Amino acid sequence: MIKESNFKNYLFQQFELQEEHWQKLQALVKYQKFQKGEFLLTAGNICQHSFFVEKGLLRFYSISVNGKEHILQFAPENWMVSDRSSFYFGEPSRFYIDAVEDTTVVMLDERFLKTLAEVNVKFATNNELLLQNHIRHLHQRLHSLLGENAEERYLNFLKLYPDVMQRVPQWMIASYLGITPESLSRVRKKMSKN
Amino acid sequence: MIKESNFKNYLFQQFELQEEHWQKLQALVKYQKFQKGEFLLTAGNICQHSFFVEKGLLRFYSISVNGKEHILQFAPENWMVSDRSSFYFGEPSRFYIDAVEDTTVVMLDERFLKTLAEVNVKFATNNELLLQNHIRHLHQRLHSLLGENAEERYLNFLKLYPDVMQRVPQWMIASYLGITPESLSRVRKKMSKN
DNA sequence: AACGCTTCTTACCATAGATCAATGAAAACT
DNA sequence: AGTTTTCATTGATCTATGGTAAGAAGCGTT
Repeated sequence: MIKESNFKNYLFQQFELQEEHWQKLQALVKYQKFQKGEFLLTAGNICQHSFFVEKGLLRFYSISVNGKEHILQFAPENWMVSDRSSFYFGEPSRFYIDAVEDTTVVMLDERFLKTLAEVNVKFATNNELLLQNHIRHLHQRLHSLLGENAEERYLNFLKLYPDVMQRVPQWMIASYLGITPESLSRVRKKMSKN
Repeated sequence: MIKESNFKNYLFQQFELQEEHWQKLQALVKYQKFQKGEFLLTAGNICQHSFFVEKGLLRFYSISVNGKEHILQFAPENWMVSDRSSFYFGEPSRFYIDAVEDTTVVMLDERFLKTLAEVNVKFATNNELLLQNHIRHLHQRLHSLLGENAEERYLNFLKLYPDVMQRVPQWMIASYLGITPESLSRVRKKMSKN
């Protein structure tokens, strides 16, 4: 059993959760380990959880008709990831989530979130904050894809995920940037010359 | 004074608003006309409203360092548009909103939304629905930009905004797709041959 | 009708990034 | 340790899209 967890800290800090309420909630919290490469969600299925990353690294991606993967989001420690639409609307997902490293996640299901909302007033408002943040982030990403070249997008990536670079193969970063691994290699080479 | 409005219908249908409550709210609703080309929001300013389009057409876009515009969203009749992040977090926007046609909008400020939330329970939950929808839409857009070529993205556009094609210059559509007007012209030519 | 302005198209050439193929290095597996 | 698989790099070539420039068509204004 885990005594202290990133997740608990997260709840206490973000939502000012009280110790007594944590006791209630704890029973609903399920920790689960995924090995590198294991899937947490695959296209066609309904996403039943939000995943909070205790330790490790997840990726959220789609696969297009030609079979290529496109990473929309990385989730290292203390990040949350989920196919919100599938979860919220109960519709089959078009996305995949899998573990880039061996990863421990907190599985948050509807029941947990409902209880959290009952117990903790701040959660409801903070939930909106999370959604708003998500939208802001997606807007930036769109702007980046529409208006920047590969090198600029790569620099953006490094700013947003300072440590992820060290932890994932380069081809995943290329997939996040929307270019091929070869192109990313060339971009990096060119950059290192200056 | 406007007797019937798209906005009223929208509230009644989406939120099952009652006539009595509408009376209360009406005082807080400000209709405003913008001429073609007029700005509703410019970068650097804080977005104070959500804009509901009664009649006309708005665009939501950013401008990148090289001076090029990138349209993130169109908003024809019955659509809502706003820089949510700027509005919600009270921070300066990086985006622009202007009128593509002469447009009548309903200006929704914080006070209105607060009152609506008090009067109408369903609004709070439906507000989350709107946010979730927005995120779903942005995810699709990202997938499209990461995984599809210009022609495929153009077809997506036509599906999403069936009538906008007729109403805006082609260069705006190109800007939405992330290509140049010349390229869009060529894509269309190629498509018309088949 | 004539003018200017914006939009769209087309031709020609340029370029960023893709594709294909080969190699070596590193990691994972037995 | 040796074998296999994955990953990163690099060169050669290709392709989709960009850039430039010119002309044609449309539209609003006078």
